[in-house]
Amino acid sequence: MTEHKEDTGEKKSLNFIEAMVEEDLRTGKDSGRVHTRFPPEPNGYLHIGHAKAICLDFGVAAKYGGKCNLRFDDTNPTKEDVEYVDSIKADINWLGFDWEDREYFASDYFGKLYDFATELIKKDLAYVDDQSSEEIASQKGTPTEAGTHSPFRNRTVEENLDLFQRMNTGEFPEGTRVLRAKIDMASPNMHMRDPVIYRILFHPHHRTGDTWKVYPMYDFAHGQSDFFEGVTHSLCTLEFEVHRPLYDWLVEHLMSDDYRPRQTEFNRLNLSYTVLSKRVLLDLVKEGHVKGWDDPRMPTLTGLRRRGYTPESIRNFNDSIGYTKVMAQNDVGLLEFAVREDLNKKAPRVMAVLNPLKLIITNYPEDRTEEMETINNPEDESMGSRTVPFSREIYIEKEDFMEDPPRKFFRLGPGREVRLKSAYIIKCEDYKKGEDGEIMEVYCTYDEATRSGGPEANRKVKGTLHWVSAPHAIEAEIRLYDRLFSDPEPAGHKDKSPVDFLNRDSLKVITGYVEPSLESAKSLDQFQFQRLGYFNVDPDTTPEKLVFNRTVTLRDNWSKRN
RNA sequence: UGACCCGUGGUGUAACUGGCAACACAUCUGAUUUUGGUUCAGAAGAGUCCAGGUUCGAGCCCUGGCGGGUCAACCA
Repeated sequence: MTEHKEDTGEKKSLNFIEAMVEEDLRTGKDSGRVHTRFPPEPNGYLHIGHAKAICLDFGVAAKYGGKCNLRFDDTNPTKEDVEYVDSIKADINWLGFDWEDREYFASDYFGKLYDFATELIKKDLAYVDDQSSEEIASQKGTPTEAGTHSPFRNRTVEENLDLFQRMNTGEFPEGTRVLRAKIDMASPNMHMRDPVIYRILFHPHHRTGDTWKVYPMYDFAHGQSDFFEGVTHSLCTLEFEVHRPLYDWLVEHLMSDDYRPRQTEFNRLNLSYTVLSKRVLLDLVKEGHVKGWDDPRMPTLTGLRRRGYTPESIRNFNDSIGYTKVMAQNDVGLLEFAVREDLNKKAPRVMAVLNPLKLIITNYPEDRTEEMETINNPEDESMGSRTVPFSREIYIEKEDFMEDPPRKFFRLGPGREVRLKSAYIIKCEDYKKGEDGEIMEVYCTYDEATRSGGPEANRKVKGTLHWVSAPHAIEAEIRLYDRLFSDPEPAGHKDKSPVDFLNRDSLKVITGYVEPSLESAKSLDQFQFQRLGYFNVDPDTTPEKLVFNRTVTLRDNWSKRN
């Protein structure tokens, strides 16, 4: 029962949430309905950690023929803004999920929630407390010591009703009164010690304006919202585990029928070399360590998109790390693997030289240009082919030539032969050195018979180099990104801030040469620069200047060994 | 010195009602390759936190430890 057959015929085991859903389905819970929700607070940008939740919420619904709502958890007007609801929607769509017409806001339920709070008061299960937050906190006790009762705990129902109503008219200043659920100040669960469920806030709400002066707390809004929407499986991260008794308590005391939404917690995403705390991310932006929320080094979805990550790669990544209750440390390497795997199938191959070294083919006519046919993607024949111009003077990578190469260097060196991708085999005859010892130019001869498709095209040489014709090349700005942090766990140090572990070399901007076919490349188009990595066109690109971002390098067994 | 959750190769996951610990990434070979990419073949790597118990048999069940995490916001 906890295994099923995929379309491929391969067995894939279920995660504990899927197993639970299948069990619910089997026992006929909620008449076989599966309904989830993704409940972001519109107070910031979505990041890869949210993507994990999105994939689960929408994924489980889709897998079992259910529905997933998008619900903005907007119960704190001081932190929220429409700007964020728009970006959140765009990011979810980009990831490939659709909530159809089920777009909800917790603020849609303010009226109902207020009525429920009134009900609670009438049942003598809630009271208005006139104390400050400090006083309330001091009475809360500690995890090992019971709390003490508020002096206002035994107000009459009438007085509570009157006060709560007046709290909402703006009669009392912020912070002077709250509504608390009357549960158990001695509960071992701190969340059950008469939790605050309503507070006074004068800040206008991004949707309800200043209709309300009291706003429900998360705990008072979430379970009820789930209930109103018919959510069956309310999936959230592990730190809400201790909230579950309160979630259940509220639902139990307020709802009349049999249906109950059920909260289940799974592990949050932790990624090595990255930070997913909203606060730290905000600091990175504010302190200028990155250029904005969409900086390609950011783990935000907007940043990852700009970096060249595909929605498929992010979904596959999430699929591969799974959902459990274990505090996990995921390796960014797995995310990088996921993009490479996806882009390998999709990205057209092109040639670009990032660190140019001029190479002159001395026996090639000066006035000659040939159009060399080359395949766009060896992984996908349907992507066809194109031509690249070849001429006497080309650029190769500086790293592809060595004056005194080591034994297993399959590239160019004095007297060595190498193939130029889609062109000729050339032989290095000479080279010019600058005063500082740097190689300035390399001189080669070519063998006409070895032209791709020619009579000796199949002659084997040790290496194949990418290149770009010097007179035809287009200059482009290339932004080489690396991990933002140099420490595997930047947020894991007690006395140090993640900022202390910023990788100084997380961005290197260089000017490179790309093949002329790239002239028409559009913003966010993705390519494989052969032998270098995957790159995409940055939105900063203008008709005058192409800008590329390096998404990720290719897997590289050579430099790893050296 | 509380409540709750968790503990399987380097990392992440798997192992149906107990039955030879599997997969992916990473690592290392070798083959193929006009990308030192891809692909293919293979290797190494844990005996499941510890100690007891139940059982013919325990990663799965029980007990007790140990270790990690969460919780004391008028945040979500």
